Formats: sequence, C-alpha cells, structure tokens
Amino acid sequence: MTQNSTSAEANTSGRYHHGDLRTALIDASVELVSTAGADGFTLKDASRIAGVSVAAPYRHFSDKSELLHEVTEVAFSKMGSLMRKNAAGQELGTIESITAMGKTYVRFASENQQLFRLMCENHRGGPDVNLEEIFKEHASGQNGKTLIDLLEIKKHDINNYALAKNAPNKGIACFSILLKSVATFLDRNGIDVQHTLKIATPMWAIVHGTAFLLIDHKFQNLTPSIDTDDIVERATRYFLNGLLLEYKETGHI
Amino acid sequence: MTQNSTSAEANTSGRYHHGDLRTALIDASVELVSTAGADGFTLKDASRIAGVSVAAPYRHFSDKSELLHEVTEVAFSKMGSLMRKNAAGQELGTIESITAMGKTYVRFASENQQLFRLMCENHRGGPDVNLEEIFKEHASGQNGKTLIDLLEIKKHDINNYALAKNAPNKGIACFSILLKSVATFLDRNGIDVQHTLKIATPMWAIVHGTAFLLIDHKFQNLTPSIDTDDIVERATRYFLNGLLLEYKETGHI
DNA sequence: AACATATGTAAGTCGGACTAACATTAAGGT
DNA sequence: ACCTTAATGTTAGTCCGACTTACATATGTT
Repeated sequence: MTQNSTSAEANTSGRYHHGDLRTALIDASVELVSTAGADGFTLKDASRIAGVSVAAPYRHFSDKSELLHEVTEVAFSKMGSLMRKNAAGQELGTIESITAMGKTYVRFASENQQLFRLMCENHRGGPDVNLEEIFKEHASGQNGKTLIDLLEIKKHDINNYALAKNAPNKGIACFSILLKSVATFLDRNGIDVQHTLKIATPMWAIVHGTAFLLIDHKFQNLTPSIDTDDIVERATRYFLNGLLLEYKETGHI
Repeated sequence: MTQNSTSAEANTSGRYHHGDLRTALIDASVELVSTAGADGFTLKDASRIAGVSVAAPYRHFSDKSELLHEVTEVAFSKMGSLMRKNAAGQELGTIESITAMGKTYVRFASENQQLFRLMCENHRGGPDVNLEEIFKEHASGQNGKTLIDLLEIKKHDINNYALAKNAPNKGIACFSILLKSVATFLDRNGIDVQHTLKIATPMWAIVHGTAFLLIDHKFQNLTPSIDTDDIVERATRYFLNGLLLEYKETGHI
C-alpha cells in the first residue's frame, strides 16, 4: 500500500503532503517532551521525526507554545483515564479509595515527569468550577437529583467545555474525580458537603507536593530513605482521621 | 569619588575593569529572574545591567547555568533567613509554630514565585542528611547532648558544607529547621524521634504542594475561593491530630 | 479544466548562548 | 620606575533554534 499505515506517522512515502501532519507532530512532541522535557524540546526535532521541513508546523500551530499546549491536553487525558480506571475499581468515598487515588497521582507524575511538569506550568484559565452553586442546587432538593448526579452533570458540562474550541484545560476533569470522592466521604460521615473544596484542596496539595518533591529529587539524600506511597498513605489517613476527630469534638468544620 | 559606591554596581565609571563583576552579575540576575523567570532570563540582559559586554560573564561563570545556580543559592539564603526569623519568635514543637513555619514557606513562594521555581527545579545533589545516624547517636546518650544539641551540630555541619567549594545546596539548611521542629513535637508527645523523617516529609509535601498549586494558578477558577493560609492551617492541624490519635490508639507509628 | 484553498518547501531574519583572538589593567618582583 | 604575568575585559565571529516571507504543490469544488 502506498498510503501510510496510520495517518499520524512520518511522511516516509515521499508524498508532498503528509496526510495528518498535525497529529503526527503532536505524537512526536509527546515523545520528545517525555524524554527531553519542555525546555529541551525543539520544533526542529518534531519536524524531523514527522519528516517535514521546519516551517511546516506553522501551518498547523501558530507557534511552539500552541503545540506544547496540545501536548498538555494529551497528558491530562492520559492522567484522567488512569484516575478514572483506578476510581472504577473502588468503593467511592473511603479513606482507602482516596489514598489509592493519591498514589495514582504520584505514580503518574513519577512515570511521566516531564509531561507532569508541563501540565502544571502550562496552565491556561479553565472553566469555573462553582461548588457553591452546585451544592446549593443539591441542598434545595427541588430536582430530586442526588449529589452524585449533580457532580456527574457538572463533569459532563466540563467535558463539553473541554471539547469546545481552544479547550483550555482537561485538568479540571481530573480534579472533579477527587471532588466527587471527597464529597462522598464527607456525606458518609455526616459532614455538610458544602465543605468539599475546603477539604479537597489540602488533599490535592499533599499529593501534588509529594509528586514534585519526588521528581525534583528532594528526597534523594535523606536517610532513612523515603517511600512516597507511605507519605501519601500516612498523610491522607492522618488528615482525614484528624478531620473526623475535630468534627466529632466541635461539631463543625 | 571615582570609585563605585558599592562594588557590585554597574560599571558606569567608564573603567575598563568593573571591580566586582561577579557579584554585580549575581545581583542583576536575581532581579531579572525574579521578574522574568529563569526561562526569560538572558545573559545579555544581565551583562547590559552590569554595564559589560556579553562575553564578560564567561570570565566568572562557566556558563549560564552556573550563574543561575548562584541565584538559587541567594534565594535559599533569603528563604532560610525568613524561616529562622520566624522560628525565633516561636516556642518550638507546637502545632502553632509548625503551622506558622508552613505559612512562611507558602508566603515566600507566593512573593518570590520565579525564585521559588528555580530553587525547586535547579536541584544539585546536596550533603546527605542521615537522621538514622544522628538519632542513634542521641539514643546512645554517651555524649550527654540533648537532641536539639545534635541537630544544631548537624546544622553547623551543613552550613560548613554549604560554604565549601561548589556548595551544592543551602536548601538543606531550611529543611533542618523543619526537622528540628518536628522532632521536638514528637518528643513532647512521647513519640520516638526516630520517626522524624516519616512525619516531616509529608508535612513538607503539604506546604510544597500548596505553594505550587498557588503559583501555578490551580486555585484560580474555584468557588468558593481558596485561602492558602487556611489550607496550611487545616492540613497541619488535621495531620498532627490524626497522628496523635493513631499513636494513642495503637501505641506505634 | 479552472480556480481557490490547504499544505508543503527554501531561504532568510533575529535573538541569544557561547568561543577565539586580542586589549587593558592590576599586582608583584627586580 | 619597569617588566612580566595573570586576571579581566572587548570585538567579532559561530551555531542553533524560533519564526517569516515568497513560492510550489496538492486537493476538491464548480
């Protein structure tokens, strides 16, 4: 066959037009960023791999950062499916499931260091996530939907948004998984779900910090050696138990 | 006076030799990195500010990254003195003092975003911090020194090391402040200080994650809006209370 | 077939890191 | 004072990579 076997491959057939250069460039860039990092990444390398001249990418991306943004979206999709797969096998809202989610986050960062860095730095303003509004809607109870229903709807809105032109941030889809999990945890323990964000953000900080300290080698010279799974497990468990204790004693958050 | 008023200023006097170009370049670079970030930083700009040609820096630094490493050291010193000043006004080893330290960490990151990024990325292997060894020495009790004495000695060693040729990392000096604080907390609550590192690293992760999520604008589109002081306070309090609870119930860490 | 549009190339500009050859100054020994 | 030497600066380049302009080729609509 004279056609490329997949549309995203390099232009090896000698044809003047590539066929799907845009996809080929994104694929090549994901690989290049993964190994060399966003700093070491050059359009020249991506062009060479795709088998086109260095000027060709500018027919598909306004500049280098546009291409890197596409790489970011791919990375967030990758992380999102990992987290959804992980969440699917768990009973929602338990300390164990939340811990497992955190470990998944850190493991993704560890196994995709350069992509993870890019995901964090390369932030573009995303859709608003207005928990206040969504929980008010739930509290009113007029639509008969459960909390989880509403979160699913919200998630759906987010996904739609993410498919729109210049989709800014699939990262929110990952965050919504954590939100749902924390909301369920609070609900199970009789705590007002209004406080979801107040609890979810510190938990995010725990795994995010662990991930960055790990990939920036900050644990490298410490003895006894550091186990990041232990950090996530310990921090999550202490944090949630401390929360429950304080709620039991004071009756509020 | 024909001399520069400080040795680190730009070479405005028209003299062929600058006087203290090395220091002038570091000073200029700290400013430039602070505003434009390490990515936006150019040797050209630094040279222009110092009033010398673009080739001059190579008489003092082997390359750009050497100069950036000096900037990193300055940044760590800055953060270290902030944390020491903060710790000086506190009773060591209380939840309040540990919380205050965390807030200082996040505030520094927020007010020195680009420097903080550089400090984290620009890691070079530092001196080993062998807590196992130091706590064994303390447990043997043969030298009659208190735990805090030993940590002070260790800190002194670290500082000496940091003054040596190619001093790799003043960051460890910051970390040692946290270590001492956590060790004191554990000791006060009857917990074996052997576990200091197991407790200190998750606490570091909490503030480190909070700092990065903040400066990477990950809290930007959330409602209700996020207060990072509240995150640090809440996470620290829940974490330490959860730890104490579990220790009380199980008798071990 | 003719045209418009999409997608590619070639050849150049520009900025910034780095280098080689040369110039100036500071410091110290005689 | 004078000469030598090392330290520290300059000039004028190279190299690399992002980006642009003008031109070439393919595609698909009529």
